[in-house]
Amino acid sequence: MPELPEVETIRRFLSRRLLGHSVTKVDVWRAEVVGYPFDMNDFVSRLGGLRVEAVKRRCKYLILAMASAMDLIFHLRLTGRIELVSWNDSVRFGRLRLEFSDGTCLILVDPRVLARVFLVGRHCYPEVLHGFCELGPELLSARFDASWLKHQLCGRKAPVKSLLLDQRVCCGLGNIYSDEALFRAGIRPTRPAGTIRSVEIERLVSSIKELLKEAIRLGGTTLRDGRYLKPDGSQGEFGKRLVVHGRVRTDCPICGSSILKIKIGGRGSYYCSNCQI
DNA sequence: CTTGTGTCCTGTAGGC
DNA sequence: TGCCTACAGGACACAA
Repeated sequence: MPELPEVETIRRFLSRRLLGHSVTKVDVWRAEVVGYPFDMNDFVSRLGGLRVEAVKRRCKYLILAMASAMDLIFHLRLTGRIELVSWNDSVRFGRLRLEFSDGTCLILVDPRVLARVFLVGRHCYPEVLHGFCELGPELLSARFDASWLKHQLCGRKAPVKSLLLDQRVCCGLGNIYSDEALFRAGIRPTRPAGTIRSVEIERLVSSIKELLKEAIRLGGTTLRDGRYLKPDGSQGEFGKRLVVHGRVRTDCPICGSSILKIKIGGRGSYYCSNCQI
């Protein structure tokens, strides 16, 4: 569910609350969410007692850098959420709970049980997290620029949206922000990637960066169903700023045409057929 | 290598 | 109201 702005919002939140505290108790309510170590008991025993030294993000991965050079890595996939509570609330769809030395409880909530948690040595990522090492540059870093994106799109026939969703290309974009970025850049999501001109690619890169900065500033996007919430249960405010995503049959704010919905690579995709060429 | 499709899992919205 | 289907902020394995 969460894309880059949501994970970044969660990261900032956890950084304020967890830094310096140690894990005092681990409860795994659904063993499937533990991606590594394969033996769930190893996961629990190795994690116990470790102190949080930093809270980082790479792409959509949330990383608690723990003592002993161990990283606890969360990937929330479609419906995962992190909740911080001060005591042992019973939480619907709670899959995993960490209790910290100050009494704070971190709960991984995930109705669909698609989220995963990995506990890995800081230098053992490739063996455990296969996609991790191939992730593209961070979208808000200088390394993500027009010349790099051009190189990725060049010669490709797949719809540009499919490539924006490819984490090796635009790591951190998901279905919401790729629709919105393409709208801002005036590019139709179905365009074969290789046909996008340089000037459009430049527009796309700056659209992506501005969009993500805005969304982070507003704490991410809580859609109507409220599946994404900040760790304190409050909503992200960027949903109000969505122009195309999820807004089929509403009016385009630029030209007034009706927003269309189609499927690209199995994902619902929204665009304005007048503004996006 | 590239592109498209199915799969994981469960809840919910919308059609009839 | 009550069933049934389609769909959902993601990422992988696999087939063509």
